[in-house]
Amino acid sequence: MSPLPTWYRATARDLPWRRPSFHDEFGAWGVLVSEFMLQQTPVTRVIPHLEAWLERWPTPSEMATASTADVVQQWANLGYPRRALWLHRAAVEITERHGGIVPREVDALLALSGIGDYTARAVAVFAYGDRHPVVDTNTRRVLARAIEGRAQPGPPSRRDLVLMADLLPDDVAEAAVFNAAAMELGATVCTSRAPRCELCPLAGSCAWLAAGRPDTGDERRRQAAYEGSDRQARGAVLKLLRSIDPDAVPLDAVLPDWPDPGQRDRAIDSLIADGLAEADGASLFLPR
DNA sequence: AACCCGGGGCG
DNA sequence: CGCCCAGGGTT
Repeated sequence: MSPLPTWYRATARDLPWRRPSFHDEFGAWGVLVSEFMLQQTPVTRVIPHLEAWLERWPTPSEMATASTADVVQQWANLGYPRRALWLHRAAVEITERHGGIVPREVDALLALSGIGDYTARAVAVFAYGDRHPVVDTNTRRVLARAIEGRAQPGPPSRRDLVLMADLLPDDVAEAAVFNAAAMELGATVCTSRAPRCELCPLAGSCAWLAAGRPDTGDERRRQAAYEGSDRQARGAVLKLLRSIDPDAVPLDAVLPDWPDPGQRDRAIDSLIADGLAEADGASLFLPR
């Protein structure tokens, strides 16, 4: 018996998607939207946007009727706005292929836009209560430390899923709690920078703690600098388009003072290629 | 496997 | 100012 579920029930944060009323009101669609927003955006930033989103589009079929401009506008500054397009596409796919009901099977979920190994299993487990390994960045770190005795996890791998599957309790409901508990532990106690091992329910069995918390030399892959990056340029263009929507901006008025005009033009082209912006020859705007 | 994709907040 | 964040798609 792992102490994790007991620890979780005693100390878990009160988050919107964990409340029974959230599931009563928004069901699996609410869980799906929350998981999209939580892909690389911290919990505290997601919460207010999630509630606004679900009040505007309480079901997949209602969201399917929205325009790209509406969706990108509502996504606001959550970051990685392609996720908003993918969520929109997923809503259309759910409406067309599944009668407006978020599918329950992992394979069907994986076939939707913007859903990968993590999100598919998170929906199957947290919305439908099924038994699958759910492995996010927090869980990978907990497994790396508690089981492998490493300071940081290696790159994401399908082997993480196998490892987690072997650890899951047999009982379906208990397995769901175990998944949530591993994530919660990594988010609040077994953190990347300054783990609080004195509070950890696994302190008695953790391989990394037993070894004296060694620096095992795992190099996390560093993200390229944001300042001066193409991502920053794309973000600036999109912020401008959101600010003038539903109007259009003359192309020569798009960030005229951007330090690197070539980079600015590449940003515009890539936004159009992604479907996040549209040009009619003289001006740029959010796709209607 | 490596790279790309936002934006903010914390140590 | 570097690091991290309930990842996924593309090549």
